[in-house]
Amino acid sequence: MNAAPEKPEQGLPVFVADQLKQLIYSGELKPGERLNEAALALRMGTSRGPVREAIRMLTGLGLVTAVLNRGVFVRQMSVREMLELYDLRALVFGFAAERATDHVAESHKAQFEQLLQAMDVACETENANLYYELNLKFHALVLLLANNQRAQAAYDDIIKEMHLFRREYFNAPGNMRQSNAEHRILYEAIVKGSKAKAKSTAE
Amino acid sequence: MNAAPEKPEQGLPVFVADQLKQLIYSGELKPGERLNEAALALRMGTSRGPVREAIRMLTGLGLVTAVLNRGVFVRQMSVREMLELYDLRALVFGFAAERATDHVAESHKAQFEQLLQAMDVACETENANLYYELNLKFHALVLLLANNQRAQAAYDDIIKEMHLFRREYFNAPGNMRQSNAEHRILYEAIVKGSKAKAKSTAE
DNA sequence: TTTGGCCAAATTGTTGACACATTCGCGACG
DNA sequence: CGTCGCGAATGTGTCAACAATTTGGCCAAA
Repeated sequence: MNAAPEKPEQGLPVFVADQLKQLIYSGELKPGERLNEAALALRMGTSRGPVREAIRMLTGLGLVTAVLNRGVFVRQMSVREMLELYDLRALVFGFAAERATDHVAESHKAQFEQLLQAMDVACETENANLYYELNLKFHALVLLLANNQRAQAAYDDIIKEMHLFRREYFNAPGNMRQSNAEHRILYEAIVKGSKAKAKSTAE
Repeated sequence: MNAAPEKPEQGLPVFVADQLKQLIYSGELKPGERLNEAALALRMGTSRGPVREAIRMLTGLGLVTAVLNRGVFVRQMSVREMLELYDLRALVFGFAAERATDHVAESHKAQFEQLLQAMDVACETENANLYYELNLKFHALVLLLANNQRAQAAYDDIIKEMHLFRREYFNAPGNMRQSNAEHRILYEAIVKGSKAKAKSTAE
């Protein structure tokens, strides 16, 4: 009777939370819309308890906002908030790129080369979705090399919040070529160990 | 029958969450210790529902970690994680200080002067607790002037996580004098509008 | 004495029902 | 015709009981 009957391996609340994230990111739940606990519980095949716990998690992630005795609403982000997020992302990514210069090894170089090459292909075939995925992996790799898990967590949080906005406004029309070129420049800076260059490029 | 019977003005779960934060920060709940839902519910004068929701919030804040079917435990931070937090705090605060140069007004200058003066006093009277409080306000003011609410939220998160560690290891023996001098330097840099100086000093 | 498994106690996960607040519709009154 | 107020309906907040899993102790066997 569940939408996806099985995933007790981490608890119902987190399962519900994942489903809700999907619903929000996919746009099925639009910004400003209210979440009905009973309806969601029915849809997920659980009772309201796990749904409420899942919602608390999402509020912690900043995906929804709760109002006492009135329910929770999908967060709608203002342009200002989005700009703030962009600033923060640039800050953290710049930090990560700078630190990454200290921890890059041969195996990582190979990964970078592979990613960049795949992105070249995605660029030429105009495959925006694939490029977006690879782009995420590229950034994730840089964050990994930064050797700071907390920074990585912070970056992930920022990205998740930004997802909200992307759906709402525009979907990254994608001047993939320029982006791709910058990625290569950043990579070169990282392997050469020039921190300042890496940092400024990343930002 | 409650430890503090009344605060319906924001809901029981957030009330319980606040109480739990107090318990953790005060050290009554030590790192690694397990939280018993039933016992906490009894202590807070509620049932387990609100307690569970409160716990979900704390996990989102990184104060506790949950293990399926085994309970939640007060997070114990490793030295490495603490160092990562210090790096991040420096990053965000440097960012904030740089931005603050653009939004500082006369009224803010007065606040700064007042804070610095009070900190001087706290310094000379060796009042570490007071100095610590003022120090927090000083940083909060800089973050406010940075004009980036998201950055402020991120900074608050970092500070809260760091609280956990301070209790555990050492309690900031406090070379208050040097700290105080640096605050003054930072303030001067901010009012003079020298971004680079402000940023480097803050970091 | 140590090891292995089994039973009981404690604790978490989940549920359905109840209490309370808010919202909406409808009718009376100005 | 607009507005104010008064239920009814919807939905959130909370609770107590039930189910399932883990933990600890106990006893027997090697």
